[in-house]
Amino acid sequence: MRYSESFIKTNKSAPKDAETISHQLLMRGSFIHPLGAGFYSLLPLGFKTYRKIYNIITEELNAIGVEDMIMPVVHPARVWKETNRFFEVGPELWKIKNRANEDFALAMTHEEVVTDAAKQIISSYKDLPKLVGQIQTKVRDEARARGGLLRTKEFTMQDAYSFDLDEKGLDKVYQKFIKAYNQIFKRVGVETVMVESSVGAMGGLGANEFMLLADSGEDKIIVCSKCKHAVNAEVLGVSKDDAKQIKAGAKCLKCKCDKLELKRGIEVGNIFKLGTKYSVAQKLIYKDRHDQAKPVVMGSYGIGLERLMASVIEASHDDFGIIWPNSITPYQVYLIDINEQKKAEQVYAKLLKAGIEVFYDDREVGPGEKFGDADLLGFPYRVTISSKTKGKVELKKRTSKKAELLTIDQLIRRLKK
RNA sequence: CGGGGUGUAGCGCAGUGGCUAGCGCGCAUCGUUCGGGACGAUGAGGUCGGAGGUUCAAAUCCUCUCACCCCGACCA
Repeated sequence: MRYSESFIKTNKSAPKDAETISHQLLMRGSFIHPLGAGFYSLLPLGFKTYRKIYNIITEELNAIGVEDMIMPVVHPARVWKETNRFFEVGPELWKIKNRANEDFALAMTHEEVVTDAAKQIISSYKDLPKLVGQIQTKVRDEARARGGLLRTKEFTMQDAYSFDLDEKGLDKVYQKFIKAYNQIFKRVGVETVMVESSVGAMGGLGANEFMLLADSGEDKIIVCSKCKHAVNAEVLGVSKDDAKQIKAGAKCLKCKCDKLELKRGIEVGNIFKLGTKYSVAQKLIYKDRHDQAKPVVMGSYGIGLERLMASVIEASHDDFGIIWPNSITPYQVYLIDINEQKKAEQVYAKLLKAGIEVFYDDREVGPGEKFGDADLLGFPYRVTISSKTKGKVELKKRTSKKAELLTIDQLIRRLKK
């Protein structure tokens, strides 16, 4: 892609109301556009990264046997009434009416809908286990959107649902998801810790969250400095007098010591052992081999894509801009020329031909501006062509200060690695 | 939802009762530049968030309202 043809307009300063770093950088680099509080468009650069995250998630979940599907965003109230969540969940569930004044709910999550679908598929122990998932829009009437992409009212979630004969089957698939999730976060380029969390409005037998440790995080988590066991502060509780203090006498749930530390984290993934809450309420029943009717044992598993994207930036940036991990960068290469347009065009063509994702800054502006945007946008490699490079090209990593001179063939070989 | 804050050009801001509302960046044209957002010249761009009120006169004072941000509560 050429800069001159791209839907891009960078800005030296961020809007004043953007305070979190990911919000600022996403705005400055024109990765996103705020339509209203909690509603963002992903502009082409943002969407590139989004798609890469999407693909990584899909690959890893497919690898553990998740079959992809897609469910509606508008739900007839019927299913939400079956589980009583239509009334229990509170104002976060966005309710709407159609022209006939009938109730509908927007997809806050999809347990009810997937359970409804599962009734069409599952009726015997022979139909179990099953594992399906989707990447689909969620809408939640949040009391307060915040931090740009960190907490929005509409976002995309990868959500998967497991259906098992019994808790043993659930435990097994739950472990698979823990592995897959760790693998996803690793590939996306963030370090996470898994914490015990409360089940909240999901109900069920237990839940875990995947937290990226960051000061901008809105979750408080308590980490045992001895055995590293971590829990969401909502489980152990923080003292009422001071939200920064762990409740007196609190002990690690695992090793029972009191060496607990309070940290802040961003929840990037959440998995739930739902048990039979939904299958009982919605009558998702199977017959076992003794002709006994039993409720299916379920689990649900979710990752918010936009939040994950923002989290990566929270964890990976410097004073000049974003530092995208190779795996999810919009482009691999930011190509710059300094008054060497003809040569740059040739290099651009060769890189494209070699299948390298290259963003060519073909604007007629000074070098400082191009370097500035290269740092701001944060692609892993910067390639410069100038009178100084003399038939070669200069390669510089976003993370390094040093640059090296390479021939074009060497460059392509390097980038293909 | 409680508390706080902000709305003046695309972005950042100045302007606390007075005459054609300014500045920086950005944008347009021309020229000079060209290894870290360079310089000069000339331009374009604003119903001062909206409505109502007070006043001879309102961006400025009053009332209402809308929007956005931050802290908290809440959070599948």
